Amino acid sequence: MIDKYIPAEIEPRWQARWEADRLYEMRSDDSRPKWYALTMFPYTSGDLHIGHWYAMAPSDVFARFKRMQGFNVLHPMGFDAFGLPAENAAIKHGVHPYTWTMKNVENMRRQLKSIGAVYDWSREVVTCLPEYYKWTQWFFIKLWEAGLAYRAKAPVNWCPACKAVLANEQVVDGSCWRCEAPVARRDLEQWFFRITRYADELMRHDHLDWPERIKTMQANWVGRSEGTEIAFALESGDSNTSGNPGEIKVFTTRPDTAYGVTFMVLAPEHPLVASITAPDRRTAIDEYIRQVRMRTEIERLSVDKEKDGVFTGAYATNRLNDERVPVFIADYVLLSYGTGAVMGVPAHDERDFAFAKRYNLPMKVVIAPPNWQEEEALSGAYTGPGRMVNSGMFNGTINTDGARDITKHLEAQGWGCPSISYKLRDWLISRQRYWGAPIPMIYCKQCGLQPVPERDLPVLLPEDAEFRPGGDSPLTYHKVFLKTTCPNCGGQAQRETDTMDTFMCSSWYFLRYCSPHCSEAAYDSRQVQQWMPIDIYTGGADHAVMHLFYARFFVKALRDMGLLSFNEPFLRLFNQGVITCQHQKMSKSKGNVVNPDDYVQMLGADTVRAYIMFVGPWEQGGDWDDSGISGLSRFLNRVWTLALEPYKIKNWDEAAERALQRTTHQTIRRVSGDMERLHFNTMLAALMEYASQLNKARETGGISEHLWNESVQALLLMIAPTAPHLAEELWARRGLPYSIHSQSWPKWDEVLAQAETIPLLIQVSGKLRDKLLVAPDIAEDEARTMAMASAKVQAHTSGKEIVQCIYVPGRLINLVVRP
RNA sequence: GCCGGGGUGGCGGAACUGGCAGACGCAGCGGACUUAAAAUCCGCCGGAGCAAUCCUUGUGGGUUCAAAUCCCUCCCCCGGCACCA
Repeated sequence: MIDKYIPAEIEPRWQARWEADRLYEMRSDDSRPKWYALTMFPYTSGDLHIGHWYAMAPSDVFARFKRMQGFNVLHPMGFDAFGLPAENAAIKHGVHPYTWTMKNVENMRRQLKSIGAVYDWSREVVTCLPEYYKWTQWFFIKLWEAGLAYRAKAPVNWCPACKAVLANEQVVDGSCWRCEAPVARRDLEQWFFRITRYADELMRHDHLDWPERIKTMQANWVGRSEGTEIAFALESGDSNTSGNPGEIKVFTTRPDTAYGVTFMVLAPEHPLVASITAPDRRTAIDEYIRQVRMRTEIERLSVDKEKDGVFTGAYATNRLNDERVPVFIADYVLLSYGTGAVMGVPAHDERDFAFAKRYNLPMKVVIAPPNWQEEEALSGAYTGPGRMVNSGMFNGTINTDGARDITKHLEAQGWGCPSISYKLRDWLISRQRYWGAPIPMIYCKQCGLQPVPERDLPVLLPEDAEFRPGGDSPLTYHKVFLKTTCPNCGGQAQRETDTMDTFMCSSWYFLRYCSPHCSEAAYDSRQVQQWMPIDIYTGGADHAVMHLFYARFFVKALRDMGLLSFNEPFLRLFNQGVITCQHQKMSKSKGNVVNPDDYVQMLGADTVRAYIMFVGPWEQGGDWDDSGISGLSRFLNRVWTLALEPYKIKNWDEAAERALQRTTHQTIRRVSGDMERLHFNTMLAALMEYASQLNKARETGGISEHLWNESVQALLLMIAPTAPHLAEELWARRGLPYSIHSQSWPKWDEVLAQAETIPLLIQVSGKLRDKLLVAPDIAEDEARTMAMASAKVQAHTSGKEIVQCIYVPGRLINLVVRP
């Protein structure tokens, strides 16, 4: 009588043993090929929910698979620990953000350990610790020295709830990505990173094995478009302004419509607005600007909103045809895109059409729509192709050629030039909050902006800050923190009080894992050389633009400083799907968070790991439903019995012996292939089938003891990545050498995996009528003869003429009859 | 509106390059074991029909000897982008 499978007894025991033996710690003198398997590290929110398991367990299975395949696998874990929730907890419950965060780290570390993963905890990284953020600050200074960090006054996204500015990427549908409060605009002096310098490189993903979806999203985010910059001569509306009022530059992707301009529009924030506004228009203009500034992003971005604007009183001249057109301001024109000014061509642009309709501006057709009878009024903007009309010397040209020709003409006259615009904006990294890495800069009245010298890093967060609701960052009130001396002249100076966007911390953590305790540098170059780039990076698709984009920018910037020697950090990217609860995103506020601890307690980590992977394709995610988990619990119990109950041979049978051997090799082939493609659900289905085959073989007792043992061992090896504790326990109980996780992944033999007979499908006119067991390499003639001999086939062919015979070797024969 | 992914039994899903639709599991039904229950094991399990057979992969059409798979139309769901000139 064998004892029962009790995961709660087995799992902690093996976890303790693995830790004591340092089974998963990496050694740099290891001669095996390296494999860096990275899972996105969790934010320290407090508890691990089932979604975390869904991210962590399958990636651990894959890392274990790679280990068994002979790779030296680095699969580290850490915590993204700076950020607003910690500070909110401080304000709400009076607990220090550090205390709150580290308590969460401790709890989450315990939960993560219960997964039974191969994480090397000696490499753990926590981004809010000075030993880590010292180097985040160091990177800031490096970027500043390289001219990639700058301070600028600009209209920024302000979240009134978080009381901090947001990067463009953090504004989702006009709302804050974290708290969903509507975002407002503010003019503030802030720190930016020049990510736009890398726009072209960031939209390319050469040689990267990434989901098409993510590559497209990133390319769209960069939003490169090629067009033409055209300068219009300006005639000031203010007659008091003396001298040359200058020109307005616009960016357009449709230079072919340049003869159709009937008005111009500037963004309300455009610097020219103040100087061109006519005195009698000033009040109206100021009022409009005031209104626009009060609008939230949501209102401003609303497509349904009528396009409103105000006439400035100024006129501009289209140099191509010397036509004089009025200049407006309107908030459908964005300061941040192109030149912040557009030419209005109502006949050929939908937005301009709507604007012209509203303000009764003239329209001029310059691209002939199909069947156009020279009528002036169109029912809507015509944006399709056509021949150019009303366009002077370009009349009759196809508009696509005209775009090129007009640009050449403008360039020759000095009125314009080809130009490229991007949607991508520079990365705003300042945050007016406490719980982040302080920006290591000093303001000196004498010497100006000074970086904190490297020897003075880290700039520590003061522990005794006060957390008050509604206020600015506690750092701005902290006199001791604020006051410092200038590193250049030694005089009195002030510290920068902004902290960095937490995405800054997560942009380089994968480098820190390579040498987590390096104290003289952010990382040991030799170690980074050895491990980077990352072979597979797994995590949620919600980081498609923010984190992945910033991390790529970081790597490219460091490369250009000579600090790294590769172009891309993540060679293969895989996004697991989202686990929902009652078809809603899990969140603490909704109270629908599924905690895995109870399942682990009752059924064991191995069962939870297996179930998570079995429910469907990993990339698909799904709604959490525990009704099927018993199936996996049963399966692991079957494996337990299978491995421990002694085998007794009854009557040896050569055919049975060969059949099981064949099944074993076929299963190894299937499981290995599924593993490589991360198809864990079908991988487990294959193992279940194999286990039931083994059960049948035991019942029959027709195979040798040797083959039985070999087959059971193959099963244990193949299930080891999925159910590491169970496999280790059974491996030990069968008297095999510790540890199963140091064994090689089983190999299959194509010859042994080959089927002796295959079912040949017999079709008549494409419909299945019979199946015959034949040798896989049966010749067509023979197959046809056998097919014709089948009674079931004859029932459908008798009296009919066979007009065609299609033979697919090893699969089917199809006899096509004339009806 | 644009881009991407998807729609298969009561449910989660499988089907590799166009070649047996429904693997594997859940739920359900029947049986064995048991005084009984749980657990375990075995069998059945898309629909219609006594049967041969026919129907069935969101809808309608097409290509093909053969379509869940390829092409076109429409409907629905999920994700992303959305005044980007």
